Amino acid sequence: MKTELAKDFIRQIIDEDIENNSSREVITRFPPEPNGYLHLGHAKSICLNFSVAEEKKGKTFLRFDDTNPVKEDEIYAESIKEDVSWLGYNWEDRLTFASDYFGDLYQAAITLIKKGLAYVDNQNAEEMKNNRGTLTEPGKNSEFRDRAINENLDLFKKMKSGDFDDGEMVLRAKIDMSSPNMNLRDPVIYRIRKYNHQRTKDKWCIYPMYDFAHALSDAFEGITYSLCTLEFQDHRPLYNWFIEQLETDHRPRQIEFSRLNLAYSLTSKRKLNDLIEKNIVDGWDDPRLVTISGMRRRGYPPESIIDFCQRVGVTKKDNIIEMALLENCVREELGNSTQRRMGVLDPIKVTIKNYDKDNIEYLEAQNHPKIPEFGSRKIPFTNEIFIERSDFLEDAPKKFFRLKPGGEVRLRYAYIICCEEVIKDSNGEIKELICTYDPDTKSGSGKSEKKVKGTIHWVSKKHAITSEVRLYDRLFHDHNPGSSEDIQSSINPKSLKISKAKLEESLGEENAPNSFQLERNGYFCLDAKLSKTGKRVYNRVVTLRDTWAKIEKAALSG
RNA sequence: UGGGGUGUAGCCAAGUGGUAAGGCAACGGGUUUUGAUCCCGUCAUUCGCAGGUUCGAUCCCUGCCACCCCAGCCA
Repeated sequence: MKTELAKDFIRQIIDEDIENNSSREVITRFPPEPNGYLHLGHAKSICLNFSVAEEKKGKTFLRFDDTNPVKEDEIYAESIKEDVSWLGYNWEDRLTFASDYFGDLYQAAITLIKKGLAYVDNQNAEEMKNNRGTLTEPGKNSEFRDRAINENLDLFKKMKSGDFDDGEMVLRAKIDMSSPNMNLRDPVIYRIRKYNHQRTKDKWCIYPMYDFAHALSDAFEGITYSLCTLEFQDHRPLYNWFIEQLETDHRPRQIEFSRLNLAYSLTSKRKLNDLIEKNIVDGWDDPRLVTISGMRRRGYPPESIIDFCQRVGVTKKDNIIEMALLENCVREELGNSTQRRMGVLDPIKVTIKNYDKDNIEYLEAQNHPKIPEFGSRKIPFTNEIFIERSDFLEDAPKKFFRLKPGGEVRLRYAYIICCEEVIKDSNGEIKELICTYDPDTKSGSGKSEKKVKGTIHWVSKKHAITSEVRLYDRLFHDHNPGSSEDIQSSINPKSLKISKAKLEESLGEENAPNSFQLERNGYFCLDAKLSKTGKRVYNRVVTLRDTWAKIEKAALSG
C-alpha cells in the first residue's frame, strides 16, 4: 500500500454494521458471467470484494453466474479463474456456480407459485413487450396473470419436463404491472432454453433469470454484502422482494458503486468483442486492451493494477479515470522491481575513429541506480556503436543536451565523445556519425574534470542483438470511445509500432530478465505469446516520464 | 413529461454546522553519468446554481439546473 486512503462509503457501512452487531461476518462474492474475458473494470470489483472481506477476516466466493447457457462457455470460466489468481486473490474452496443451485432455485420458484406470487405466462416476447408499458405509462396485466395456483404448478412442471418449446411460456413474478420501476412489472424469472448447459448438460431446459438466481445464490451462500455496479440500483427492490418473499435464512444486502471507466479505452465486454471479431486487435489478450489478459501480456504487474484500483476509490459517481494514473502505478511498481539495461530502438551507427578497432573493453554497469543488491554487469565497448537516432540533432536548440555536430555527450558507463562528421545518403538521411572519444573520461576513472550536460545510451554494434520490440500508443483517439457505437472511426491507426531494436548483449543470455527497463526508453517485457525459442519479442510496457518531450511540445505550440 | 442515482480543482477523492485532506496531472526549483528516480515548493476565498435557516452553511431546508441508469424470455 502506497498511500493512506480514506475509507470508502462501503467500508464505512460495513464498519457501522460491525459496530452495531459485532458478530456480523463479512462474506462477499465476485460473480462474473462466463461469457467473456475480464477487464480493468472487473479488477476493481475483484479488488473491492476480496479486500473488503480480507480486512474483516471474512470470505469471498468466486461464483459463476451461469444462468444463460446460450452465451456461456467453459473456456471463459477458465480464463476468469486464471485472471483472478494472477491478480493475487484466492477463493480457496469457495468456487461456486449459480448452476449448483438450479435444484434449489426450482424449488424456490415452486414456493413462489404456491404463495400466489408467480404465474406462468403464455404471452410471447412481443406481446409481453407491448404490455409492459413505457417509462411514463403503466403496463397491462397479462390475461394469464390470475391463473389458479394448481394450473401454474402444472404448467411450470411441464415447462421443466420439456413439454413446451423455447419462448412458448415463461414464469413471471406477480408484483405490479403499474410500478414506476420497470423491474417490478412482473419480471420473468424462468424461461425455456432447450440448449446444452456447459455444466448441467441437458438436465434442465428451463433456466432462471439473473435477478432471481443472483439474489437467491447470495442468500444460499450467506453473502452479507452483495456489491455490484450502479445499473443494478433499480433491481434492488426486486432483489429484496425475492429475499423477503422466500424468507431465506440469510438476508444479504446489495450495495451499488459506480463502474470504472478509463480514458481512451473500452471496458465493455460487448464492444471489446466487436474489436476482436473485426480483427482490429489480436484477440482478448492484445496488449493494447485493458483486459486483464491484455494487461498481463503487456507487462503490467498485478500489484500495479491493485494499487490503481485502490487509488481510484469507490463511490457512486460516474467517472473517467485518466490513463496517466494507471501508467503512474505501473511505473512506480516496475521502477522498484526491474533491472536496468540498454537498448536502442531506432539505431544510428557511430564510428569512434580514434578508438582501436580491434579492442573490446568490458565496462561495469549497475543493474539498478538505487538498489545495489541487484548487482552489476559488464557491457562491451568497441569502436562501432549504435545510438538512438533522436539523440542526435544537426540543428539543435540551445537546451538540447545530447549529441550535435562539434558537440560532446557522455556515453553511459563509457566515455565522452565528440561528433566530428555527419555522413548522409543520397536522400539526405543520416547514415553514420564519425566521432572521437576522450580516453581520460572513462566512467568512474576520475581522470578528467570534464563535465557534459547529457548522457545517452548506446550498444556495441558487434555485440548487439536484434529483437522485435513493440511500441504501443492508445488504441483510440476518442476520450470516451465507449460512448459511441461507431468504434471504428475512433481507432488510432498508429497504436502499434514495431521496431527492430538493438539490445545489449546481456539480454541474449539464458538468465536474462523477462522484464526490465531500457534506460531512457521505458519498461519492457517479453511477450509470452509471440516469443519462441530463438525469437524474442518484447512489448514496451510503458515509457519513462519524458520532460524533454514536454519542453519540445511546449516550444512547438507556443 | 415516470422511477432510481450523481454533482467538491484538468482527472480521481476525503471532509465537517466553525472556515476545503490526499493522489494523479500541471507548473517552478534542487539533486542526478537515465531530460528517469528522488527531494522541495505552487496549484479550490470556494464545494452545480439560486434563495432560506444560522453568529457562522460545502454540510441543514426549499426551488432549479446538468449528467448517468431503467421499457431483454441478457447479466
